[in-house]
Amino acid sequence: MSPRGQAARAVVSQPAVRRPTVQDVAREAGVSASTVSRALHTRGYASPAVRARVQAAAERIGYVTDHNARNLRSRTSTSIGVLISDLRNPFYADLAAGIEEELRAAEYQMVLVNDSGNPADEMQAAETLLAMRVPGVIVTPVTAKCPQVLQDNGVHVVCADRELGRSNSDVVLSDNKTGARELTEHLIALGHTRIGLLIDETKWSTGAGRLAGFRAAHLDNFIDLDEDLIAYTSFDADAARLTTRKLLNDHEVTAIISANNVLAQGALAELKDRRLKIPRQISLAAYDDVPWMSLVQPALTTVDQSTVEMGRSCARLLLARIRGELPAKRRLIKVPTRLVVRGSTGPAPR
Amino acid sequence: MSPRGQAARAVVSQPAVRRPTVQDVAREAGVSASTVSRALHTRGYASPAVRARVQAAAERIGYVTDHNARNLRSRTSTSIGVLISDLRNPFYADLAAGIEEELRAAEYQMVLVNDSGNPADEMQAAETLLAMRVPGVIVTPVTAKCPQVLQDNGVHVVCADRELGRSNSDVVLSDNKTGARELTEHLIALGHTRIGLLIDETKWSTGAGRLAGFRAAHLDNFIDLDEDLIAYTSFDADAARLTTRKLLNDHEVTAIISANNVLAQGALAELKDRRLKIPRQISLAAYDDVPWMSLVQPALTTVDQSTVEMGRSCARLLLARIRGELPAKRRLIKVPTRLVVRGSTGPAPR
DNA sequence: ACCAAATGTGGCATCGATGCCACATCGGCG
DNA sequence: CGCCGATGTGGCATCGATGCCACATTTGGT
Repeated sequence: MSPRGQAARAVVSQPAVRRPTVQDVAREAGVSASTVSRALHTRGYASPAVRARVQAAAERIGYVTDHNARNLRSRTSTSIGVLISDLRNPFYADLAAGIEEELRAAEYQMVLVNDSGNPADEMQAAETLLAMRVPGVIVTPVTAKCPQVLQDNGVHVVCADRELGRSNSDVVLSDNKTGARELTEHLIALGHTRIGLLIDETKWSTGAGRLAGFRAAHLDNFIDLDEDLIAYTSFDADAARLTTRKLLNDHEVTAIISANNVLAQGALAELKDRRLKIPRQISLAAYDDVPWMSLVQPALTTVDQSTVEMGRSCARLLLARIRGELPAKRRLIKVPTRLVVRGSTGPAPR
Repeated sequence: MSPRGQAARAVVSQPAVRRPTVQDVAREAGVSASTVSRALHTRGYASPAVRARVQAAAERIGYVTDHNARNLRSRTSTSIGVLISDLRNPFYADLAAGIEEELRAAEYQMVLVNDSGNPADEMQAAETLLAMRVPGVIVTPVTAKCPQVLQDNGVHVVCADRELGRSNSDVVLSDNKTGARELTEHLIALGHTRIGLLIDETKWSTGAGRLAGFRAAHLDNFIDLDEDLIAYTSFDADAARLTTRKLLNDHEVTAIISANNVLAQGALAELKDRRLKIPRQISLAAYDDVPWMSLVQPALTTVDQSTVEMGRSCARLLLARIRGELPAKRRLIKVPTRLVVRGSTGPAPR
C-alpha cells in the first residue's frame, strides 16, 4: 500500500522497540532533559538527590544513551579504530587483545579492521574510520599514506610494530635491534659463525631493525658476515620453507634465525622434512615468541616481544594523546624484548 | 581564563579540522543539500549528470559522510557488535576473522569486545552495543541473559559456537556430535576401547554435543563406556594437564581425546613430560584443529571445524536477518566438520 | 536583614544527514 | 495546443543528546 513509493523498499525488520530518550527519563524523574543529561553523565552539576532520582528513573525505564546522538552533538566519540594486517596471526591477535583490554578499561570501543596488508583495503578502512569520526586510530601501517590521511583529518594516530619513513605519528615498537642482537649473540656464544637469517622485508623499521641487530652482533664479535646468508623471502610460510631449502642447499649454515613467527613455521617444516636433528645438527631460533613455539619438540629459542603489552601501550598512548595529556612532540615507545632460550639452540656442530 | 567554568575541563586537543558537510558539497556543486544526499547515497533519484557533479565536488573538498549523523537520522547503523571470549585463542581469532571479512565485504564494521568468558563483562558489553544502536550482534554467549537483553531491545542476535538453553536467536554451531563421533570412531577402528575424554564443560551445547558424540560412538560399536574415563576439567591448559595426569595415574587408557584446542595443549604437555611415545604407547586427538597441531611431532589428529567459515556464516546470517530477508523462524546452521588424521593416532597397543 | 556569591535547574539552539513532501520542468499524447 | 504524468530538485522538520546561558533559589557574611 505504499502511497507513491517508487522503488518498493526492501522489507526491513523494524527496530520494533522504541527506545526511551532523555525526555522520557526527564518525565519519569520530574526534571528537565538538561538535568537528566547532567545527572547521568558524570561531568556537570546536579544535586546528589536529583542524580539518584534520575538514575533510578533511567534504570526503571531501561534508558540507554544513544551514542550517535551524543557523538554528533558533542563532537567526540569513544570508538577507536584498529587496523591490523592479519587477525589470524597470533602476533596481531595478541596486539589487538592488548589494545582491546586497555580500551575497554577506559570505556572505549574497538572497531577492528583487517587490512590483509593490502594498501587499498587499508585506505578504504581509513575512510570508514573517518566517517565514524573516531578520535584515534591504532594501525600497523602498510602505507605511509594511511596514517598521513588520518592525521590530516585531525585523527590521532599511533603506529604499532612498525614505522614507515618519516611520519610524525606516535609509534610503539618492539626493540627490534636489541632483540635481534641478543638472539644472534646467543648463537654466537654457542660457537655459531655461519648463521642464516630468514627475513621478508627490510623496508619497514621492523625488518630493518632486526637485520641491523643481526649485523651488529656479528660486528661486535668480529665475525665476517657473509651477505649471502641473509635470505630474503616472501611473507608466507610456504615461501619461507622454499627459501630455507635454498639456503641449506647453497650454503653451510649451523643455525637459522627467522625474523618472525610465520617464517619460523616454514623453516621448521623444512628442517623436519630433512630430518635434521635440532639443535645437534642445526640450531633454529625465531623473533616473536608465539605459543606453538613452546609446544614443538624441541621448543624454540625466541625473542619474546611482549605483544599484548605492546598493544596496551598503544592504547594507553593513544588515549593520553586524545585527552591532550601529552606534549606536541611525537612519542616513540620501545617495548623491551626478552630472550627466551629453549631447546632448539645448542652448540655449533664440529 | 575560563569565564565561570567550575571544574576546569581537561584540555582536550581539538579536532582542529572542520570537516566539510553536505552543505559545503551542495554549495560547491551548486545544488541543494537534499540532492547531495541522494546523489552520494546510491538509493534515491538524481540525474547522472548531477550525481557525477556532486561526487566530483565531494571528492574535491574531501567530504566524508558523518556516520553519527546518518545513523541518528536514519535509525540504522552499519556497526555490528562481536562479543567473544578470548581473542588470544586461535579459535576465537579465526571466528572473528571470518566475521570481519564478511562484514567488511558488505560495508559493515566490526566492534569487537573480549568478554573473557565473564558474565559481568558480557553484560557490560551488551549495554555498550545497545548504546551504539547496532542493528545486530554476534556472540559466543556466556550467559543466556545477554542475547536475551539484546533481543528484547530489538537487536538481532546470532549465537556462535554454542547455544545456551532455549534461546530464540539464530545460531551457528559446529556439528559437534558428528565430529566427536567420527573422531571417536576413528580411534575405535584402530582398536582402542579405553579412551579418555578431556572435557571442560557440558552445560553448553558445545561440550554436550561433543560428549554425546563420544558416547554415541561407543554405543554404536558396542563398547561399554567407563564413565570414569570422562575427565572433567577446568578451561585452562594447566588444569587440563593436571587432569590428564590424574587420568593416566588412575586409569589405563590407550588414547585421549581433548574436547578443544586449549585442553589439548595440557594433555600434550603431560604426555611429553612422561616421555610416552605417541602414538605407539598412547594416541592423542583433539577437537578443533589449530595451526600448532600440525607443527608438533607427531602432528595431531583433529576435527577441523572450519572456524573461519563459521565466522563467515554468522555474519552472512546476521546480515540477512537485518535486511529482513529471512522468515521469522529461528535458524540453526550446523557447519560440517572434517576429520583430519595425522600422526598422533595409531593402533591400540597390545 | 539585605546583598552578593554560590548553587542548581530549565530553555533553547544545535550537531549533520536525511525522510518526506511540494513543486518546477519536460516530454508525450490526444 | 493544452493537459497530465513522469522525473528531478529544493525546503523543512527531525533524529536524541548536550552546550550554553539565564534565572530561581539558597547560603553566608556583616
